[in-house]
Amino acid sequence: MERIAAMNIADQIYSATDSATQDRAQAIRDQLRDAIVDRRLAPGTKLSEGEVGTLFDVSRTVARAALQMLSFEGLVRTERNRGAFVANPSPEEARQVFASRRLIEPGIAIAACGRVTAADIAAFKAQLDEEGRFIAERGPTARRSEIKASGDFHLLLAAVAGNAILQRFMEELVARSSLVIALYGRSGVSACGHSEHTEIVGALGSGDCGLASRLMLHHIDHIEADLDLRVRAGPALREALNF
Amino acid sequence: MERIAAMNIADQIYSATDSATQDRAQAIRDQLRDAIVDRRLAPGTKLSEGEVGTLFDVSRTVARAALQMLSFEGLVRTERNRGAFVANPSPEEARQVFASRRLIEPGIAIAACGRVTAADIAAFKAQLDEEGRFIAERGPTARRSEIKASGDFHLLLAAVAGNAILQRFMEELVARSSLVIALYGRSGVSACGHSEHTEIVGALGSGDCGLASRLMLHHIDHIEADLDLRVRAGPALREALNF
DNA sequence: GCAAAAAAGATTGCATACGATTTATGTGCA
DNA sequence: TGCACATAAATCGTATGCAATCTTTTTTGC
Repeated sequence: MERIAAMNIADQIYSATDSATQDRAQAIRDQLRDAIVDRRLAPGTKLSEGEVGTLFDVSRTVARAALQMLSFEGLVRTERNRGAFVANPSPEEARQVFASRRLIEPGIAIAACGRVTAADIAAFKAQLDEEGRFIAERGPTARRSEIKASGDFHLLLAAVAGNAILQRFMEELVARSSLVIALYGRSGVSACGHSEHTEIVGALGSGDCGLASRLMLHHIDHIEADLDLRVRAGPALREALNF
Repeated sequence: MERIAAMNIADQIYSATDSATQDRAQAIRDQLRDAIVDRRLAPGTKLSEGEVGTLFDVSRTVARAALQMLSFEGLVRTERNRGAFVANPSPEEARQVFASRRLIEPGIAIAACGRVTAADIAAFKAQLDEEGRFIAERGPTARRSEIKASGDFHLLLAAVAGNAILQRFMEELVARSSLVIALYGRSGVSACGHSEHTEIVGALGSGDCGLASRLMLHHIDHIEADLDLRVRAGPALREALNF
């Protein structure tokens, strides 16, 4: 039941972006992006055109278009004559992702606060329930769903803010954040993040836009503080070996 | 001589983005984008794959990739089985473009202010000279160059800010702004904009980051204030007829 | 046994071909 | 004349083929 509610939220989020869903490439991109954000595809994984094509039962032409889209979003890195790989963001890139979010999301919180409706608040509540359920559960599947739900909160906020351009920027930033957390995350951000999401919704509900904005800024700082962005031998080696 | 200096600036701006310039599609995209930003291609102009292909002497495959890139940037709108058209932003889209810039650019000004070097200041000065020269000149060619130079100022600032992600967002926003101004611009923003650019560089040079940020915000407001975003019969009709 | 060169294999870049869909044109009928 | 319908042209969506490039394996020389 609430699963259906969550689906509706997701639909609502995507409907603004994929309104004129042009072709199959878009669908493949969405599936691949979900897989990357859910960490079913690890950073550095090779995504060959042929493999993707046969997997989705389309020609290389279509697969290539999907990979090109992901490349624009920064989720895959393509090298000429070598192919596409799930992005392996450097610590510097990670810092830039979060610097961008620190700049944009407080403003999005204010915009959303100024436009939020009772129905939106209800959607946020459903979203928070969804998050809470996955935190309670155990196992890798619940973990993935939790990561996705956590990102969806930020996307829902961007949707409520009502600016399609910023919404698309946020989709990119949230997706890339997921990669960054996968690579550099130290602990489970989950419990801490969920309570902060709840506080933000509270501020939205009471119409305190300044508070919502400040809470968002702190929330992002907390997520970034959980990262270990020191250059490690592991990832550097893996990147050097093109793994 | 200063023309060469300007080229270097442009190279500097693009080098961060097109570092791994993968193929010819990128080059075609750049040329088309320049043409759109320069208003040599009017909003609504049809860009058929075949035409673009023969024009640049490549196959439809490559032309299509270039158009897809422009579609992601919001510079062209593609309709399934109908083709690609230079984007025709609605007043609502125009508002969103400038709302995004109001949110992002003051922060970029602060970031740039914190990292600006003497060499950067010199580059800004060269950029301002470039702008000034085109304002002084007359004729449509100078006009186009002036529009481009005005946008390049904002892109240079984004480059100095040192965040590749925000830089790319700004490239998109500046390009779309050019379309918006082409459609809804009332007067020549030029003289006013140039003096404001000069003030911003002054603030950067004296290290007053707060001032630079405020000046940027006012600058964006001034540009937007020059727009006439009321729904007009003209554009609405043209859009309805898919022209 | 090891290093370097050469060949084989795999994968991408790009062009072209064909079916599907849309748009333009022409014809018959009221 | 005006409208409906059928036909033709143009354009897009997608698959496939070939050359170029990169990677891996094998071979060869020392």
